[in-house]
Amino acid sequence: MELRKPKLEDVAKLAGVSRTTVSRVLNNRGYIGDKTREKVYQAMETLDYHPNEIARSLFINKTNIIGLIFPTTNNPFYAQMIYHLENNFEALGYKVLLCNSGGRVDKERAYLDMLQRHQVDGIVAGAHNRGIEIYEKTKLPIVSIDRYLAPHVPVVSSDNYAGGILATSLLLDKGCQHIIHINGPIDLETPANLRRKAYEDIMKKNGLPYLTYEISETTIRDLFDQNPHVEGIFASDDLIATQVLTEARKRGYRVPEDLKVIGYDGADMTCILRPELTTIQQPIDAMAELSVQLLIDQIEQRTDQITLHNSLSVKLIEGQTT
Amino acid sequence: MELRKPKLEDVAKLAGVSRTTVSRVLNNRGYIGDKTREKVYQAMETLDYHPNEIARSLFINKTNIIGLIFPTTNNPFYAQMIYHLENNFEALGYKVLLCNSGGRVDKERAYLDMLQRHQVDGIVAGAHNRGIEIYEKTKLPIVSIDRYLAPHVPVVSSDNYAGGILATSLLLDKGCQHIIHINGPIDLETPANLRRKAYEDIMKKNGLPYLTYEISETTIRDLFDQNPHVEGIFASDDLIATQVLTEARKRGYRVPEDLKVIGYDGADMTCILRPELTTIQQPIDAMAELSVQLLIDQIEQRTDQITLHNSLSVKLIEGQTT
DNA sequence: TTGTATGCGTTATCAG
DNA sequence: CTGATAACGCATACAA
Repeated sequence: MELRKPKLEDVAKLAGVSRTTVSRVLNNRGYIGDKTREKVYQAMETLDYHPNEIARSLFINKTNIIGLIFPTTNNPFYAQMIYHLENNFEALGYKVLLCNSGGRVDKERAYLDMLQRHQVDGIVAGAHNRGIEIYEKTKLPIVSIDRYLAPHVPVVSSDNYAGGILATSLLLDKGCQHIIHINGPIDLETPANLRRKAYEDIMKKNGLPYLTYEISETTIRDLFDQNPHVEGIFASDDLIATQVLTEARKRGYRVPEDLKVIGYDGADMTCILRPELTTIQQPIDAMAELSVQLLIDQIEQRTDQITLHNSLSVKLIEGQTT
Repeated sequence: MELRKPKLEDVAKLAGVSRTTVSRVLNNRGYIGDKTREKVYQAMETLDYHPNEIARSLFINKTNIIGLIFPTTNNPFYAQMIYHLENNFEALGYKVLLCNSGGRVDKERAYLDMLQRHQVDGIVAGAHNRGIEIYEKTKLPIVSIDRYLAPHVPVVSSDNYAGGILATSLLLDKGCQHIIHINGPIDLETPANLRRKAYEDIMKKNGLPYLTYEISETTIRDLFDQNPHVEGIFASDDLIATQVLTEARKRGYRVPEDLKVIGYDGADMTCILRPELTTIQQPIDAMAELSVQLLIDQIEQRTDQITLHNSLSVKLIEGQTT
C-alpha cells in the first residue's frame, strides 16, 4: 500500500522521460512531441497525479489565494457579498481563504498575520475594527468594503448618504413627523454611518427633532417605551428593522398605518424572508464585482486603473411597511 | 526600496546567527540561549518578518488548510453552517478554503481537483451532487454533511425522518386533513429526503391522501391553484415555507386559521427574519462541531473514534403559522 | 547551545 | 524537441 502522493518524478519515471518534460506538458510550455505528451498524460492518469500547488507556489512566489475577512458569514448581507466575491475570484483562477473575525480586533489581527504567512496574493477586508496598524504598513494588495483603512487602500461602498436621505425622505413624504433612527454600534469612521448623518441632516432641514438609538446600548423595547408616539423608524439594517417590526406587532401597532418602518441592505435572503419590508437596497453583487476588479488590478500592477473611493448607488425597494 | 519579503536568512543575518537558530526560535525547538533568542526576536521585529507557511507546508507535508464545499453561502442554513465550521477549525489551528459549487457537478469536480492540488488536509463536503467518483477513490480525509458519498466517508446529518414525523404530526394534531409536502429537487440519495418519506409514511398510516410537490418543476402558485382547499403545508425548508406564506397571504388565506404552514431548518437568520414561522430546527452548530471533530480524527489518524453515520436530533419550534 | 548540509516538489535556465 | 541542474524558503539530521 503506497500512501505517498505521486509526484512529478513518479510520472516522469513511468512515462520514461525527465521531470522537465512532464512539467512542460503540464504547463504547455515549449515544444513537445505528440507521442511524448501522450505518454505523459497516460502516466498522470494511471497514477492519479495531482500537481502540488504548494511547491509551485513556492517557486512562482504566487499562491492565487485571496484572504476574505468579514465579521461573519451568518448574516444575509455578508453571506451574499462573500458568495459573489468567491464566485468572481474563482472565475479568474483565484481561491478564497475565509476568515470570520466575529467583530473582534484580536481575531482580525491574528487572521491578518495568518494570511500574510500563507502568502495570499491579496485581501478583501469587510471587518470593521479600528486601530489595526498592519493595514497602514503592509504592501499587500487590499480592498476594503465600506470602511476607511489607510490612505492607499481603495474603499468600495454604496452611497450611504443618499440611502439615508432616500429612507428618511420616504418617511417624511408619507407624513411621518416623529421619526427615529436606530443602528448598531456607532463608529464615526465607517461610511455606513453616513446613513445616520443623512437622517439627521434632513430632519434638521425640516425643522424636526431627531433621535438616534444605538442598539448595543439600548433595546428596541426601550425605544418604544420611551417613544410611544413614534411614527417612523429608519433602521440601519434589515435585521434591526425586522426586530422593530416584531416588537411593534407585539405592542399592537398597525404597520404601516400607525407606524412606518424602513430597513437597509435589501439582501437576497432578506427579500425572500421579509418581502413586505421596505428597504434601501445596496448593490451587493456590483460591490463584490468591483472589489474583485480593484484587487486584481493591484495584484497585476495596473495601479493606474485604481480609484480610491468607489461609491455605488442604492435603490429604494418599497414594500408594505411604509 | 526593497520589495522582496524578508526570509529566514535575512533575519539570521541581521541577528548574526544561522538560519537554523532562527528556525529554532520560531518553533521553540531545542535549547536556545536567552540572549540569542532576544536578538532573533529583535531582528524579526525590525524586518517585519512573517514566516512563509508555503515553504513550511512543503517541508512538513501538511498545510493546515481544510476545503469547504457547499452550494452557496447565500442561504441561512449553509451560511450558519459555514460560520461554525470556520470557527471550530480556526480554534484548532486550521484555515478554511471556501468553495461555492452553486449546485453544479462540474464546479464541484473542479473544486475537488483544486483542493487536492492545494494539498488540503481534509474536506467538508456539503454540496450534493451525484456521481463524483473522486469521493470513492481518494484517500483524503472527508466528512459529508447530509449526504452519502462513499462507504468510508462519515456522514453528519440531523434526524430527517424524525423531523418529517414531527412536522406532519403537528399538522395532523392541529386538525389538518389535507396536507401537502413541498420540497426542492428530489434526490433519493439525500438523507434530507427522509423528511418526505416520513411525511408520506405517516399520512398513509392515518389513511389520508398525500401529495408532494417539487418546487423545481412546479410553482407555488400551481400548488394553490390545484389544491384550493389545502389545510396544511409542510415545506422542506424555511425559504420555501416563506414563499408559501407570501403566496397564501396574497390569496387571502388566514394563517393559521385557514392554512397551517411549517418549514424546516430553523437557522438563526430565519428565526430573526421570520420569528412567526413554525419550523423544525436542525442543530446546525452541533452538526458543524461534530463534522470538525470527525475530520480532525481522520487527519490525526484516530480512525477508531470515527462513526460513519451520525444523526443529531431536531427540535420543533412553534411559531404562529400553525 | 549552535552551525552545516540536505531535501520537500516544482519551474526556469541553459545546454544538448 | 529533451534533459540536467539550480533555486524557491524552510526544517531536520547530524556534526561541532
